[in-house]
Amino acid sequence: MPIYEEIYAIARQIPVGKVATYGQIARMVAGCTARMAGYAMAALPDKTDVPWQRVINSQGKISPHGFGYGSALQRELLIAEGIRFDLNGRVDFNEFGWLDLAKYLDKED
DNA sequence: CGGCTGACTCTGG
DNA sequence: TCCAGAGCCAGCC
Repeated sequence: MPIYEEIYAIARQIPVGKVATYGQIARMVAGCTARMAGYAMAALPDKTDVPWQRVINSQGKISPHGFGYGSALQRELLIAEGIRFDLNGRVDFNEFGWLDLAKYLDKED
């Protein structure tokens, strides 16, 4: 199975109302890098069963892929799923992150 | 087989 | 916090 297929498989596991980063997906797929994850998403066809909109960058923001339509659409889709953006256009991983990114930084719980 | 492309991430200032 | 530069690898001519 090609690397990108594995990336899509991971992306399909992201539940509604949650988001994951390219880096997180890359860490789940052996031999995958953050770029590959992004490139794999970029290679997705117009019609796909992969929730690509739930995949964003490590900054919790949507990458400016395309002329802007893609990112705008992605934001709309995420908001429709219940995900909220702050005034800086960023998502709070502590609340909408698929995996608890905070546990990697500091496990205080 | 060689070269170009791409929705990223990290580090330093 | 924002900007610039380097590293990386699969896919498609």
